[in-house]
Amino acid sequence: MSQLFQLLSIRNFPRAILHMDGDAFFVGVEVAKNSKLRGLPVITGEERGIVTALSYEAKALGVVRGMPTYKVKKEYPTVIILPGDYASYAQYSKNMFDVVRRYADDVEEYSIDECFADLTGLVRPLRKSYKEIAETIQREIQEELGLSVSVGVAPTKVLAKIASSWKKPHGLTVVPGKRAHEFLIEIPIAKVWGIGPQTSHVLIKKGIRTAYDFARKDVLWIRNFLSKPYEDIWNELNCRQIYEIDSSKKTTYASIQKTRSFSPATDNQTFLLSQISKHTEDACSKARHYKLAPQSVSIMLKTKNFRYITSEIKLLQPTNIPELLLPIVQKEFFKIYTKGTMYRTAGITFRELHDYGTVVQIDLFGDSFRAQRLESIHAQIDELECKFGKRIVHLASTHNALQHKPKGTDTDDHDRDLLFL
DNA sequence: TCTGGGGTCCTAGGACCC
DNA sequence: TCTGGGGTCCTAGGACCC
Repeated sequence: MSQLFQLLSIRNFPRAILHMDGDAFFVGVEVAKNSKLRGLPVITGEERGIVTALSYEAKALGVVRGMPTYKVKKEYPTVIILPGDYASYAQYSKNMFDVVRRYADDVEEYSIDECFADLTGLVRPLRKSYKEIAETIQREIQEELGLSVSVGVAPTKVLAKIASSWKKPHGLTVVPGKRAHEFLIEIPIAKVWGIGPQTSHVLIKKGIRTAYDFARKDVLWIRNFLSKPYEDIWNELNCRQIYEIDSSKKTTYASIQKTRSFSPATDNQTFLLSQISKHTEDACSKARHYKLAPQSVSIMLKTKNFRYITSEIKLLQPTNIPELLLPIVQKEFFKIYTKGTMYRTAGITFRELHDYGTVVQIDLFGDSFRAQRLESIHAQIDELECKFGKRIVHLASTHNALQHKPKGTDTDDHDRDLLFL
């Protein structure tokens, strides 16, 4: 059996992977909702105070992602600033993926505006070429939802991803295996999915400027100089499929993280602890929502100079009750905190998340009665917050964090303290 | 762009144990 | 007390993604 099986499992027969990417997706949805916005410079992110998404027209004016909205208002008065409407984005996202599912069974929802789909073997049943299938999907999304997307089709996910970004907006790029190398000649190494600024910098110094240069290297060279993920990328660029389409619905998390930066940086203990406290509460609340409880909790401080200091705590029992976690978290805080060091970010990460149904909440000091009582209190608070919105109840230790002010720092006490909130 | 927040995965190296 | 070497487990941190 094994030879045939091996041949199949190597998957080196030609495959057709589609990658689809929404063009300025959030703004695209806003335009779809309100056609009067079409052709105008539009941004979203009013609620966050920074530009989250921007239309191509806004980009042409010089607006960039992450720019504070007050600056947009001042310098680009013609730009229309909208608050994010995440419920709509989620709905349009679903509708968009549903169009893809008309043609492909295996669809992986990679992010709110991106998906992969396996088109392999659909040419005959659909009586269309891969290009025509992609065109059909693109057209139906445009006509039915009013959304513009860019599409790439190639033998692997990495190639498809590069292909979809080749022409934007509303691009459609098909890269057959035979043409992969000539296509990659045009692609700067930093544009390859999975090769970020650090690695491209190293590669460029070694004379590897394009995706083609990288793909042509010997596998031993790759193993010698880089870690395992890069060998996978290298294979994918050479049309050997490593990354499978994962069409399973995401129902859980490997980690839950809450972090916040503040300006100016501070070494104020009380303030930092209250930040950590707030994040612990929020992370617990999210964990409860997904019926998860962490057995590992790590706290993080980032210094003014972008140095990370973290510390991880293993719990004897998983719990998502902040009152039980906080004493431990606070003790951990003092292990990494240094007076006089200025910090710009504080955060918390939950790991080893256990299914809540299988978790018995036990007080970490052995008082399981107290734990049960706290658990029921939180169930009630969660319900209230669900009805009336967030943050109606919080712990006293969190109070400081909600005042938006690193106390005791040399500021002139104005509201500029938390620029990023 | 002097750098937001929420994720995933990988690895070097220390601790500990024969 | 000092000396190997090898294995495993864990943690801190790095790199990347949207």
